[in-house]
Amino acid sequence: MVDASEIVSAFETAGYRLTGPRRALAVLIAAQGRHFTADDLLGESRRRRLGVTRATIFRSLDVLADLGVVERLDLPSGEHAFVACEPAHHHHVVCSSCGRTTGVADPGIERIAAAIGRETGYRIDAHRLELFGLCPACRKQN
Amino acid sequence: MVDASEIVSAFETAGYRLTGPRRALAVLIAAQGRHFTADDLLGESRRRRLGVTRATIFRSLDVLADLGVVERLDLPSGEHAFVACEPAHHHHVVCSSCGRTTGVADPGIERIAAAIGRETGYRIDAHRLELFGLCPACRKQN
DNA sequence: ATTTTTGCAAACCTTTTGCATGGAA
DNA sequence: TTCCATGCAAAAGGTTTGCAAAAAT
Repeated sequence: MVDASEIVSAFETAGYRLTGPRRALAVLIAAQGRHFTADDLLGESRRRRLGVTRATIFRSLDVLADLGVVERLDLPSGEHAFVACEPAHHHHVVCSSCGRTTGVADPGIERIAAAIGRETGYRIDAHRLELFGLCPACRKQN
Repeated sequence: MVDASEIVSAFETAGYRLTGPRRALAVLIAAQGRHFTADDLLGESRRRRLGVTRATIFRSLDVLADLGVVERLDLPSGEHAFVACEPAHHHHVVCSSCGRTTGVADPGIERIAAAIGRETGYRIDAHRLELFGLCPACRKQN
């Protein structure tokens, strides 16, 4: 679980100004226990009368993704979503029922990436691993 | 490399009608040695006066993705692209310079997915692995 | 005082949809 | 002759942008 203050600090440390909208977004993002879209944040901002607008949300998510505070997620549906994440967790398991995500430390993909590099002749620079399934809570309900 | 006739057969086998636009798209897709977007195909269709329109392209790509003839790819940029693929290859290495893709057989992700399932308590149903880097040809040029 | 950030609204781009026409089986 | 597929054009989403005003340093 990521704390709002960590997100605020990330802005600060990177030399961005600490503004009202950014603080508000930090709180909103930290409150999400699941993946979320820009539109989700916009809805929350309106419901809670925070006055953070669409453009600011996109711009902030962009910055936060650069800083590694949130990670872009491509859901199987093709939707673009985000998750707040600890920098130590490089991959995410996504519950296809409730949307909850759990970060996992790199579990040995490096080795596989290296093997694929050797096999294909590519110089592998980056990889993306996303896992989808049912979280413990949703398993019980079925 | 995927042959146009394989794509045509895939339509046929699955019970879809063999139409002019679908044959034309099969040729266009087979000619791509790299990932491509719906818009790429539309451009090609116009340049070559094939008369295949946007809606048909999206509808066909949808079908072909279902049939496993093409695979949806989410590029690091967030763009949605496609690659033609052999059904046996479950993952793709994407060259970030020229866009070429190479399919690779599943190299042991199953085991990792199982380990992550055990660790997190999720029941893992699906995973996506995409690798990005420089292909052999592009490596030489740098 | 200076520079960044924001809001607003419009623009943009990609993808989807409804419906009448045309074509495959 | 029956259904499926296509073209067209419009709609629907999602994301970006220009610019003037507001806020942070």
